Amino acid sequence: VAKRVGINDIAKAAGVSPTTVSHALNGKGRIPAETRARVQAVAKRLGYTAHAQARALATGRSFTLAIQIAGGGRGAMVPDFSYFIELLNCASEAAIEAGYGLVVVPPGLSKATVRSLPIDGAIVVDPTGQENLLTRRDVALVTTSRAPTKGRQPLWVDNDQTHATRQVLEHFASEGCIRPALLTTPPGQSYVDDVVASYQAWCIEHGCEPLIERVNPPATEAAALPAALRLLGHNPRPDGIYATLDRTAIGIVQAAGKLKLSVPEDLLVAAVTDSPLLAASNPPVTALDLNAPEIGRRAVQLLIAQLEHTDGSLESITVPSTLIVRASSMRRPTRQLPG
Amino acid sequence: VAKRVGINDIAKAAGVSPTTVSHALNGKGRIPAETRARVQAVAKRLGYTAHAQARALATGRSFTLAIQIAGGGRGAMVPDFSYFIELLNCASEAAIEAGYGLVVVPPGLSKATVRSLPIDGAIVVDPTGQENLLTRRDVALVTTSRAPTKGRQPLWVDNDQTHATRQVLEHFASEGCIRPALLTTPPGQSYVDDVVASYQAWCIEHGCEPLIERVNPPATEAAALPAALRLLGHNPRPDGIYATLDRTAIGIVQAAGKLKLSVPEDLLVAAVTDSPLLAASNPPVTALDLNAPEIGRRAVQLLIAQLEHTDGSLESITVPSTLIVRASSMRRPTRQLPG
DNA sequence: ATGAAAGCGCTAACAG
DNA sequence: CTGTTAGCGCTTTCAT
Repeated sequence: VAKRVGINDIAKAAGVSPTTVSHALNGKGRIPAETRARVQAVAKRLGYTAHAQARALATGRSFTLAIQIAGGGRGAMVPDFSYFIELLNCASEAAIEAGYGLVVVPPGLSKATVRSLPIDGAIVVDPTGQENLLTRRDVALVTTSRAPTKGRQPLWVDNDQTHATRQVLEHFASEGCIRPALLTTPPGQSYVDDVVASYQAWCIEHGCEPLIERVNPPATEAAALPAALRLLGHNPRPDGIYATLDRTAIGIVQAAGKLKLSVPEDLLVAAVTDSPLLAASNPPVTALDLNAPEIGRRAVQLLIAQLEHTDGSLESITVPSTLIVRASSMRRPTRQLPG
Repeated sequence: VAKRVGINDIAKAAGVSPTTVSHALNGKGRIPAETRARVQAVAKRLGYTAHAQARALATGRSFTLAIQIAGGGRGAMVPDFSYFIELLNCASEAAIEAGYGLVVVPPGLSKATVRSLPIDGAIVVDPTGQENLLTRRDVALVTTSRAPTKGRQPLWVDNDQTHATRQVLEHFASEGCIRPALLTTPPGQSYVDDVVASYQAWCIEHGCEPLIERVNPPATEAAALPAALRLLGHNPRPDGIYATLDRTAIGIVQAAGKLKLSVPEDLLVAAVTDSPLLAASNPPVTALDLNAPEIGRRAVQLLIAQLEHTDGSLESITVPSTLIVRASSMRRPTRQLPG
């Protein structure tokens, strides 16, 4: 194995001291641009890469970020799995670009274990507020969707579910829907609460009766079916249903089928997290694309900003979501796009 | 912030030297059991945790493992997403228990980036053989499902798809199926190749004509539909189809519905990766549970064994899979389990 | 503007 | 069996 090229090697090659090399490479100190450029050139030529753990020891930082993902498989903690994979991959990419490693930590770690993690910061995806990781006060924190506040609210990266819900309801209305209903999971996660509140506000504004059913986790298609049937058995019957999970939306479509109701003619359907399942459904279901890649990237950037940008006051970030209109909510004939 | 308790603090408290503490805690050297116990007790009492990056610098190891997950969202690289989340969470848990961190690295990293990762080992999930991570010869490697060999074959953790395929086909046969067909994705990933080979061998043994259709990624329900229709249009018509992905199996069920064929009366259906989708389908689809948690754990253990267990010759691991028989492949009336 | 020197917290030779 | 001594590769005062 070829010996690692270190800061001393490049110091020798450039005819300066290790200190100067360190300064030149990290933009510290006051070094003439010329010297800096030369040192950097030599470093590149020699294929220098900083020895991460040496730097970590010297600086007291680990250049490692943690990301915690809620329950694996059981339950419906993560709205859609492809959502999470995209988020994870993009977060990891952003971290690596910035010179950090992103470690996955399993859910449900003890306080002691959590305390011993050598990390500079952590991302908690869709927190319930129970996560021990959120109790660490010595690391930077970011949540995606907001943590039920308990003590200081960590910075978050989230979608504007309030706006998005309104957007869906207005889309429904424009397609002739006058009695929209809502199918959600139990409250506690911020996005659920946001959708419910926004839905209720819209109903009050438009003088219609709010109609909400809850389905308990695991929120599968099958579990959603009875709740959807209850909604559809209501009098007057709702003519549109918005679901807070992709799989429950499929349950609605199935329920409509059972009752010989046509989607979208008799019932509009939309869901909050876009997924392959919704796109492939029959009919394809209108959905909100939450932009998982952007959420992952932003969460990492916000974390690193807290770590490095000590001065500026940082703010939580709202990532735009996109409403993807599909056949399940289009009463007019579909216009086919060429290609 | 309370100052970290270090090895020197506990040395002082226990009235020994730092070296003795180090040895006592790491099981090195020959230290009387009594001393060792006392030191460990003091360490626990003081809530000592080794400073990871200091140890890393001193030992030259990073105590960090990488895991690479193929494409996020697009394509069908990962057979099922919940499969991957479970694998990831369990791998991460196993790593943390053993004192390692598990970092996620995005797919498609350049050779240079891959080289600069400060890791002791790496897991590549369902490799295609293109992964630059597999070219690092200075770290331990494990793949889940086997890497298309290109140079040395890394150790792997895999299911026995050959056996499992046979198990499915025999189950089909026991339910009266005499013309089983196969619906797969393109070759290249080892599990696909294994299933195809095993299927062909079975057909030859049982004197039936192999009937295989391929569906190109992204292997969605919709993409599988035409392939399934082609299979069902074959003469004589197959009376059972085994699919190598959960979503393509759903495509088969849809195709059967379109042709007014009943599942399971006219057609048995099974799939290779169990998922919520299959369990919730109508009818529920028989599937192979690959035991993702075990695969994740074993992969980490095998990696760490390579790192620490320099002596013993290590072997790749086959994780048992479980056939979960559901309505889609049961001709006899279902016996309901109580509860 | 640059470099010498002192660690960061731990482990590993090597002496006692 | 235990303790002293030297670093691991980098950053960072602090002189020059």
